[in-house]
Amino acid sequence: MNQTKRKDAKASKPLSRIQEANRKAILDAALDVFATSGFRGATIDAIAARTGMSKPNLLYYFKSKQQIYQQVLEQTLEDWLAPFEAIDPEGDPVEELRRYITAKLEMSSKRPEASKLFANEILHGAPVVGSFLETTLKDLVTEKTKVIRHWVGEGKLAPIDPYHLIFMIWATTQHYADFDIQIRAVAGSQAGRPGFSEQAAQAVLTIILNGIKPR
Amino acid sequence: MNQTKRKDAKASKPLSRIQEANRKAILDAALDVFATSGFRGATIDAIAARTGMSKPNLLYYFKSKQQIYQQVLEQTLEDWLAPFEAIDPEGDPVEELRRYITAKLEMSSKRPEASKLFANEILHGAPVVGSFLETTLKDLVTEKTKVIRHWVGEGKLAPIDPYHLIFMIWATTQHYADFDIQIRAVAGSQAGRPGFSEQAAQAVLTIILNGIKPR
DNA sequence: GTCTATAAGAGGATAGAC
DNA sequence: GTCTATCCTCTTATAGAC
Repeated sequence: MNQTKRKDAKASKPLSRIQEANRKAILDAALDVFATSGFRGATIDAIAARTGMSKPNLLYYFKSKQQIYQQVLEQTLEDWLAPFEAIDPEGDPVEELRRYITAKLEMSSKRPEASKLFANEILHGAPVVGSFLETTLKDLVTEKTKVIRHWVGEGKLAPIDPYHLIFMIWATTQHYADFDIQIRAVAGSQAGRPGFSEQAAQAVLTIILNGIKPR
Repeated sequence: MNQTKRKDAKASKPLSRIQEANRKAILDAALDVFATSGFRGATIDAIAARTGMSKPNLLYYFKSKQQIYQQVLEQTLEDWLAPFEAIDPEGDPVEELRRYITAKLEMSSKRPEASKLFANEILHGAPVVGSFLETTLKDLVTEKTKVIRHWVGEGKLAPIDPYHLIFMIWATTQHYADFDIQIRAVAGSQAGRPGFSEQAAQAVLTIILNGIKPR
């Protein structure tokens, strides 16, 4: 992840504690605003208001709206991929995938804004993360497809295409964050109940894991 | 779908053939632009340019950007739900679901803009279709959950929650349209090949249908 | 560091000629 | 019906006082 000039340049810019706190507050607020409004829909005013700062003061910390957006995205991507990277080729296939799906569902439930931010970026043509997708992510996915293919070869999984399995997991898990409005509208009372997330996890795991068990 | 004043008011506004053609051209162009740029990101200029019209001329046909957006969405929703409504309670469960999933994947492949437009609308809080989701769609989904539950009761499907099965189908099928950029970036050469859509359909059907078969 | 004021520009919408 | 010109609002970004 390209983080050319953040807190590294200690020599030229020793950021104070308040400065770091302010930057973080801005990025947190920006995540929410960008997630629900998209890049164009978001305004610096809205982000500033959410942090209690004035608009020019916010631009004292980040030189442009674009820059805030990029940094929020970068920050988010790292967390986002961690559980995917953690899939262990040596582990039990079904158990590894169960762990991965569970982790992603938990992220969708606890930080839906992160998922929405990412969805927005891709939906609009991935102007910022496009090259990241074509390099880092592509390599990572290629690696994991090999792992899955190996599992299939050993007879530990049904013969499914690794790419589509991965896409399916991404789709289902992120859907609960990205389309939460629709889910709440449609499932109504059900979606409000406390155990709903767990119920979702149960259902997704049941279907996918049953679907890929060798028979 | 609320279509209070479209081509119904024949008495006050008998639209000519060219008028209808122009309106349609505008709505087609608008679908593309709104889908890739979102409501805020889209400009009347961009839509006008795509139709070869001038901005004011476009506003002769529709009185505001908002109005164009609403009509594009309404128009899209009808097509979007047709295959869902068509799920037949009397049919064979697995066969009905196979037909539905296949139809949705085909729509994602042939008209990804429609899916993206809808995704955008939901992602941003469903400002226009919110009430539609809470009424018409909710009722429709409730009806279909009963059908699925009935199938489960008869032992024709594994005991899965109907809501989550429906969400899963929506998620996976629409993912191929909404995230096509990511899919192409990650799957690279694979995604370019002619049989890719069919391969995707095969994989999705295999996993979901295996996942819900009674055992 | 944080504010008020304002420049600069994009984009939605209208007026009015043709 | 379609165009050119224009108005006006919203938003990004900067200048400069405190």
